[in-house]
Amino acid sequence: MAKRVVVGLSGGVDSSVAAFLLKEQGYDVTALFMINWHDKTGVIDADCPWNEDVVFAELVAKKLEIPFHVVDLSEPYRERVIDYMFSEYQKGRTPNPDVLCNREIKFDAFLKSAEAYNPDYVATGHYCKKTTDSVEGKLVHHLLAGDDPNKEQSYFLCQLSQEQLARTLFPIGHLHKPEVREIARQQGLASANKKDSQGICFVGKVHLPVFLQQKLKSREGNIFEIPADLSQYNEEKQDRSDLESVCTPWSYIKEEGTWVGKHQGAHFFTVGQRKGLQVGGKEEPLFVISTDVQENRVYVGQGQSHPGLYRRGLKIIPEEIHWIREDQVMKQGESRDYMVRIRYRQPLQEAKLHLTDQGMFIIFRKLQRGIAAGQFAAWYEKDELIGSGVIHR
RNA sequence: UGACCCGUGGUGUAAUUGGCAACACAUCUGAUUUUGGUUCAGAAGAGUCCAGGUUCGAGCCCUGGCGGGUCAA
Repeated sequence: MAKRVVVGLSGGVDSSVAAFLLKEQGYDVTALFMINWHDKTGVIDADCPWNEDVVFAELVAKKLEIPFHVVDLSEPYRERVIDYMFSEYQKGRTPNPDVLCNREIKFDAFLKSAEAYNPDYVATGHYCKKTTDSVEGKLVHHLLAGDDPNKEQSYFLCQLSQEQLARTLFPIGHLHKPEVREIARQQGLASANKKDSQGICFVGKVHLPVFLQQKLKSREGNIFEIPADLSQYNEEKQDRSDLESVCTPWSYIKEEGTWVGKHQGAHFFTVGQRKGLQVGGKEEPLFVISTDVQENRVYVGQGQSHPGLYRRGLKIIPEEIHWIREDQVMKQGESRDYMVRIRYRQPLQEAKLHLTDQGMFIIFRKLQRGIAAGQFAAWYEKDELIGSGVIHR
């Protein structure tokens, strides 16, 4: 009997082609569309709500002659993704809602909803690959980068577990986007020419400040410009052997800078950010180099090469260290070389990971720009995602 | 009070010997991007503090105000 698969059909090309390919491969395919968000506040294309996506998804399902169902997951989405997002911003951190969306919704709430159809697997249209082999009689699932370097999405799945991977298929991971579009066209799928989705998944492209202001109050504060020749940048406190200090962000006091303007809330800014400061008249653009939500201050530096923008390392606290490859867990005191990225689409960076009782310390070979607490660092070996964690600082 | 300097788009500056104002930053829009952020492209925006004058023509010259600053006493 054919294996059963429930595919998360979003109405976009990727999941449409994923569904098609699964059917081609002989699976018994069921399409499940999830509703996650109905609110439009702050959304840029407010005229493009999920209703349109459902129509596309349903058309595709009809074309492929597969059963089509809809499930409303907006409740868990709000609780586990959106609320988390607000609370992180409130604390002055920079969350990554899409990583959470995958861990909590697509590969959890959705997966559980899919159980209703007794699937052997659940599939999505992510650009990544999975392989499985057995090590000492135990199955090990590998999460691999997708073959299309422009669309590769493994980073967003960096918080998945072996259990979640065990149930999952990624039918389009070996394809490049243009090939996916071509298949959709050949098969006459309605979503063939649909524009790629952008912005927070399910919510869409938003004016973040407006979106955040739904829940987060604005609070006027001051912006200080820190000179690039500040002494702390030169001091050899960058003692490479002291992991804690190498992995501590630069911090400032207002006396070290000069007042350059006002902002509407330090928690609306993130390190590395240029736009939205509304301070002009400078030779070079100003970038946020630090925010202090306690004192409600934003510190900025002038120019792309301002030293305050760069750091050598970051820290992840013990309870936030996540291994996809559970068999690769490091021992305390161990150090290991991995390739690491700290944001989607960032080329992998050479780094050394050190595990101590204080947590995971990641020291990069090259200085990294805009390391933001709340974002995820993900470490790879070749094209396999090995583990990840929330950047603590 | 005396002498000197300055007053240009939101901000900081530029404009050969007088010929209808340039650049950067900020802003907005678009592109890229399933997070934030970054990057890229384009657009909008001042008629040059005010009032007179010289000139074919003044941001640039002259006179008088107003405003800001510096040095004297």
